[in-house]
Amino acid sequence: MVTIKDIGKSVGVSTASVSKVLNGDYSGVSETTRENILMTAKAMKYRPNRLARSLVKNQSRIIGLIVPDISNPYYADLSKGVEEAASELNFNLILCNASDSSAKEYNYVNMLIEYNAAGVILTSMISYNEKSDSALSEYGIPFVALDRMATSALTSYLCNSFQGTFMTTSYLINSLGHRNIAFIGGDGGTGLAEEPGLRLSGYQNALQTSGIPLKPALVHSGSYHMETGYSCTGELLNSGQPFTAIVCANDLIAFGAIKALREKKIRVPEDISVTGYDDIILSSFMEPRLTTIRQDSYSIGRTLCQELLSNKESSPDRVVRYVQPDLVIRDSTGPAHP
Amino acid sequence: MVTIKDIGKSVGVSTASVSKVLNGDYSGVSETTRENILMTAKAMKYRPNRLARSLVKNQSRIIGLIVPDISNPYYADLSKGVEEAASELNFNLILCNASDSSAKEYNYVNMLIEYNAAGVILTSMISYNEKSDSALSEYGIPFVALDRMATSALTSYLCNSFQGTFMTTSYLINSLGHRNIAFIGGDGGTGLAEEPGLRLSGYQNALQTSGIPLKPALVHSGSYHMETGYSCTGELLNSGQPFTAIVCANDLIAFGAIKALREKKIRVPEDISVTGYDDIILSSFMEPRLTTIRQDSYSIGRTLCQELLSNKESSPDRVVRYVQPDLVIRDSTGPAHP
DNA sequence: CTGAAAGCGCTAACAC
DNA sequence: GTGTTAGCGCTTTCAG
Repeated sequence: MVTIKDIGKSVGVSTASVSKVLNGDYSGVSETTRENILMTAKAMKYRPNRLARSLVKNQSRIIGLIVPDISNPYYADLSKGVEEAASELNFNLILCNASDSSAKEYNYVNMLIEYNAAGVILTSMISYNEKSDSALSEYGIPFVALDRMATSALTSYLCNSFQGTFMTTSYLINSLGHRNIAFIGGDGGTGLAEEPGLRLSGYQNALQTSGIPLKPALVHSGSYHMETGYSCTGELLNSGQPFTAIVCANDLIAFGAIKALREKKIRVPEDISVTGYDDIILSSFMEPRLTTIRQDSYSIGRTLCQELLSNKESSPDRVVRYVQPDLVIRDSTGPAHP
Repeated sequence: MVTIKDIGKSVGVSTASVSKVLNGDYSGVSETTRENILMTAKAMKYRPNRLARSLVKNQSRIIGLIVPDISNPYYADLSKGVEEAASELNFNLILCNASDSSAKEYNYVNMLIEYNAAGVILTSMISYNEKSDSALSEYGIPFVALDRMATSALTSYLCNSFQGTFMTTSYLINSLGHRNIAFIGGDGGTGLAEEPGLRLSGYQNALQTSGIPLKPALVHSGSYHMETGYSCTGELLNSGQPFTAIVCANDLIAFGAIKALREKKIRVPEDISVTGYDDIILSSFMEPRLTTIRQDSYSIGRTLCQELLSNKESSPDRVVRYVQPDLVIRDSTGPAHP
């Protein structure tokens, strides 16, 4: 490994001059030595050691993004947005996949603390882990949060999930005349589903608003994966409960639901309507094209990252932003039949 | 930030003892001081500084994974496998999304070098960048490669793409009687498509083997995204060239192709058969379920990572492994009609 | 059993 | 203009 000391020796100057020049600070350095340093640095194939640099400056160019599941296209796109914004601002992203485990999330938070990360982006987890938030703020690492109740975050983005499912459910009721509407959630059995602002509540509220009684038997849940949609739909069908529509907590679940329906020769949307949530790209490529709630995760990722990296010291006040959901009506929903 | 010096001061011992104890080396440390150190470290909420540690030990626990496009489920799953294997072995993954740009890939390689990464995993890019490989080996960073002609990699995994498309194309010809078969590639116009071992060649070879003349007009290409499948299928249809099947270079392209077909009311597989490549999970949830080539990217990711982290110094000889593709026959392919 | 000291590669005053 | 120096937080001989 070639260091600035080596370069200094080779050129015949001190490490101080080398360091300066190599950092683009040419003030107080003669043109010739500057040239010399630059040349030999290149010739010796010098690479700065970021570990050393970060250590002495007590700040790294690393930011962390923790997502619950990178194989969910929603998070993959989000990551893409974050990564692009970060690299534009000359930061390096450590993408951490918590695999739906809040313990793993916490581990990553600790790792990031130990790397003296310049900032981190925390996203929603099925089971919310307050320890992550407090560790971060305890060690003074700025962070922004997406869809989690992080009181100490610099900025929290809340994709108004409540409103999203409220919109789809209301559309199903008011525009299409459905009354027996099932729901398949992704945060099964964690109790979190009861929190206001979450997807189940939007569905429940829409029903209540229209004076439709809640039927617990029509609410199933699991994780945010296709398998959940597939198996819960099976259960729903077997239960004998009548229903003409399914509101799913995300697009992946909706895909699973549609697959289950199709296998039973039940047509979508003629027999049963299905709605998703997220509007991942695939949803417009599916057959039928999915009616869903659009959240542009790529842009959200970009914004989140920019917010994190700009805010830095400046504003000490916490900000909460709401991302308004859009209802995208496509072919997986149709009028209820009698 | 609390350091080992602080702990030492507080306990009344030197940093040397603190360091030792905190690293689990209890030899030659009295039980009481050990306890003391452990207690106060916890009380003071001490966190080791990994930057400093890596600096002095001249080795980090960071490994890098560079993928062309994280929003491609194939790579998302691969990442998941890599991440899991890495964290089991106590390494931290920096996931780098090169966004299909070999320049960006090279930037990441440099970053990883500068972080003194313990190893990196390089995956196939549309435009192969030899500079990345040579930089890595020049700076002595071990790396493994997936689907790229990396001569200096510790281990190269080659998913035999040639054989994959050879299999699908042959299946179309021999089992289903197709003769006018189109191909939509993902590495358009880079010249790389001509390389033996790549997907186009498998298709071409299968045709030749069966004595079917190649029709350049039936070969289109773009990137490995749905849009490519969609637009190329449009062109194919408009060209007036007759064809009864499309071999796509990956599943995403196949999804796009199917969408284009469907919009023109062309049935799959009754009118035209479509094959994919990768067998991403969604492919079995689509309608029709895709006939494709299975490559378990999650497992490949795990293996790649384990190989990288175990090999370390041990074996100086380069290894090339072939991952044999499996043909998965589902519903998007059917017999050719006259 | 414990501590002093050197040094990883780099930056940032502050002298000269 | 350029060099000297101290030190970031940690690990690791080597004495005591």
